[in-house]
Amino acid sequence: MVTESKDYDFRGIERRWQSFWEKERPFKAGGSPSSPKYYVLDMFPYPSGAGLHIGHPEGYTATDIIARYKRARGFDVLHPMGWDAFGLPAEQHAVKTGTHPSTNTQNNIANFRRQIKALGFSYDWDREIDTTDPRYFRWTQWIFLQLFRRGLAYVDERPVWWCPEMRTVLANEEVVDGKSEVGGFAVERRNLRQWVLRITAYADRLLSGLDGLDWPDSTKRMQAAWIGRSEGAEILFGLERPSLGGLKVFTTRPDTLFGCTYMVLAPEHALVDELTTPGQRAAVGDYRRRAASKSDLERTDLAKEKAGVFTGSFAVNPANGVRIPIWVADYVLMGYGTGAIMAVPAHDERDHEFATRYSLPIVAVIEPEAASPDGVGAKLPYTGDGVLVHSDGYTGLGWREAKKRITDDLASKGCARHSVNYKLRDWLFSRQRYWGEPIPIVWVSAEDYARAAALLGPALPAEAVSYAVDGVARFALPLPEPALPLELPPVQSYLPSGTGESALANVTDWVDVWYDCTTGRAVPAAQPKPAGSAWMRARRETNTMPQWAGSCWYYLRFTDPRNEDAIASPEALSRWGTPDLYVGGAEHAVLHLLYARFWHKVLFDIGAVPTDEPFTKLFHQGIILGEDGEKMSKTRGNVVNPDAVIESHGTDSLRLYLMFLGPLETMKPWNLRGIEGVHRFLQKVWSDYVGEDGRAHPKIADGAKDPEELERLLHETIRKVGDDIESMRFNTAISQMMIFENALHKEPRVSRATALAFIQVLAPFAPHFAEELWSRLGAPGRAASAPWPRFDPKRLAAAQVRLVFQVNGKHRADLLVPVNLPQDEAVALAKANERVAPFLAGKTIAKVVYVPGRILNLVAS
RNA sequence: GCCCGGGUGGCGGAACGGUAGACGCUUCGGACUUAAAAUCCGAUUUCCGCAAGGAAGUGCCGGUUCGAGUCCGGCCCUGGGCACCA
Repeated sequence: MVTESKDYDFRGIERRWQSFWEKERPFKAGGSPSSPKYYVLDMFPYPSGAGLHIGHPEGYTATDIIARYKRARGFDVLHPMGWDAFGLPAEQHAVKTGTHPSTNTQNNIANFRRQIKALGFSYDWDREIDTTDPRYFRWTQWIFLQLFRRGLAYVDERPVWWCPEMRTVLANEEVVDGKSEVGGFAVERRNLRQWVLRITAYADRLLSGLDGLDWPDSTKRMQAAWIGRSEGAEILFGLERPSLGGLKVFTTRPDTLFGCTYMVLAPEHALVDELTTPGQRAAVGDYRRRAASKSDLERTDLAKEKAGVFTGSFAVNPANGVRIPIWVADYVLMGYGTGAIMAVPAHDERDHEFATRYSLPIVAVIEPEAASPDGVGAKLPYTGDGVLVHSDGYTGLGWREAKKRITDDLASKGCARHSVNYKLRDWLFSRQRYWGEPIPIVWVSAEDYARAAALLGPALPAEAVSYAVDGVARFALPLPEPALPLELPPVQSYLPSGTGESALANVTDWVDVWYDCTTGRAVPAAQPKPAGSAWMRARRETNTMPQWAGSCWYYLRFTDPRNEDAIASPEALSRWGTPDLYVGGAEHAVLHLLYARFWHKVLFDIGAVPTDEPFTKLFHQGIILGEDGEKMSKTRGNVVNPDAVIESHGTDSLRLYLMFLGPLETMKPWNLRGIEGVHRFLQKVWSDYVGEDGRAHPKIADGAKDPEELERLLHETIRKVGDDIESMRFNTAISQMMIFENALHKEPRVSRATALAFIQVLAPFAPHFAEELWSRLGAPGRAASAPWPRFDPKRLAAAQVRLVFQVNGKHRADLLVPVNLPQDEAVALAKANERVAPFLAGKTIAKVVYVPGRILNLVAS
């Protein structure tokens, strides 16, 4: 195993230990069932064709150090890796080359695996998973069916980007400036039938659950803002045509009801047609058409001027019976609240802008508490707190009180209720793509659905999912569990069908079938219908799932990756549970982390997992910039390739440098020179540990007694490196190790015990290097399996400490003194000190501040 | 516009309210060498001073404190997130 090479031959050393780990598998999880468990997880990568980016090993090195450290501390560690392998690039590659996307995907995975293994991470490779593996996505589909059964999956018409030229649906990121990214063709919005997941049903739990999580505050805030809970009231305004019922609005400011001078409907609001008077019909129709042709971006993103059109109708303010005009304007969104608002231009900036443009009345009903006595109100619009004015019986009330009273009073008349709204929208879950998990649903007629319902019972949602095509209703039937996984059929072409469906729509024999609703068996519809009462004509769902699906639950699968009967066994889930630490980029702060929390809560509700939050502790690594301080990108040519660094300096140097660069969570620039520093550090340790003969250096002696200072520094280093790993401050841990090495380097002799202990603390950072030195020194077993060295707090305390003397807060001198020097002696020493004395001359000491072992400050005047 | 981070030497960065600049890079000097590289030793915030030493200094202005990079108030710059959500 061990070579006699005198030099630090990092290439040979790293190759040797990696093949040893490959063979011996020392990092298998579950080896010590009686030990406490520790589950540390990286966000698994999308295996792109470009290979590993330097940002990947940054987070992975951090978790690997923690995994190795925890093993040394006696934990049974689960540290897995896998592939989030569905995704658009593989499909685009398939479209271009005509080869199946899985071929390309598997090639990319092989490359990623090779690169990751070259970094020496201590993953349990026996647990590797791949979201495109049918044995994996079988359970992704199973989870979808659980959502479906509970009424959390439904279909709806949703706008998507459609490119008429390419006859295909484009993802948001494929559309740049209103044109297709590829080809630069015009794109438009088009409504398509989509699967949608009812994540809004979990909005309150997703929000309140954040409280208990050990996550970066900024990430929690982002999720909270995304969920966007706001409390207010729904208020029903009367209409002049009673047959239309009323007009319901949502407002967070019922206290400003008396200031409402007009109303606004979103252009898509259902009542627009009926409220439009004949004289306004042309104008309203025109406005609605123009609004419809705008994208969401144009409607919301642009800081454009607010515009709208009057319907000709009026509503009645339920508070005071005042008649107010109803307008249509696209600054009101159909997707939020009721799609209609009461406009209070005096106290809302948007309404104020609109009212000003169209000369609508502006009535102030809130005055700041500190309003000037001369009766001049605040500058409008005034959106702050205050006291009500011009509000009949409510005048003089504070706004908080007024919100409640006005809502309650209207509620008692049946025209209001307290209400909560969320910004969070349901999750658009389907993609018109080939390379994704097929959605395990078939569509049948109303009659067949009724027949199936009798046979399937509880597998169906309480309310059937259906949609109409050419006036004929189609109903969604779930595949029975034994029919999973539903695999992707081979296709002639990976191009979308041209009709807004995926390539799957062209596989007639697969899409149009005779279908047995109890078994899920299917035969092409072109063949004769098989005998049996459960057989019916069906068309398969041609949408596939988005890339988020597979990553929503993969952390559960790692606990039991080969289970064929469940997502994971109850035993595995109770042993490993959820990750104790989850590390990944902040770019996933909202979507991935919110979607996964949603699925996890559903799985909790159906009893499939024992906890209701997936990631109790989360950490984001910062991104690494190029040497020019700019974001790494191919076009800038500042991309650092891990393979090249490993070749030139070795993995251990790369790992060390990635951690030494700065705090893990910050954004920091790469510096080619910097890696020389940590590489030199390893070289230095090497030359202190390995002698001319390639064996242990003669200065490392069995019986040697270390100087007290070196011993103290060793214990300080053991303590600090351990603490720093626990709190993920790897850069300062490495500094401390450098300080220790600098001291060790100066010693002519050092004890073997000290030498080995230092190797141990270095091992999680530079595992190949440490293993090599460990065996060169002839130590028993492996560095990776040796228990973490203990530090002795008694050894940390030096007998002498450096006490700083200050006069009026300014540093004047310092002196080595006994640790527990009494104050009067300290003062005496200071007065006698030649550096201090001049600053005290002719002054009296007014005050003495003494922090033993640290500082003595004499306040003199 | 709103909500969060962050501003410390030539550079990356360290500093329980207690010696600002640890550690590393860079640069400069020295040793080794025929020479260079590598390595080793030393110096490396700025200003004044031959030196001993002194003064200033953590984006800017002010405050609290015996003492502020750290706490408080107000600005400036910068990075990120959200953005007509009523």
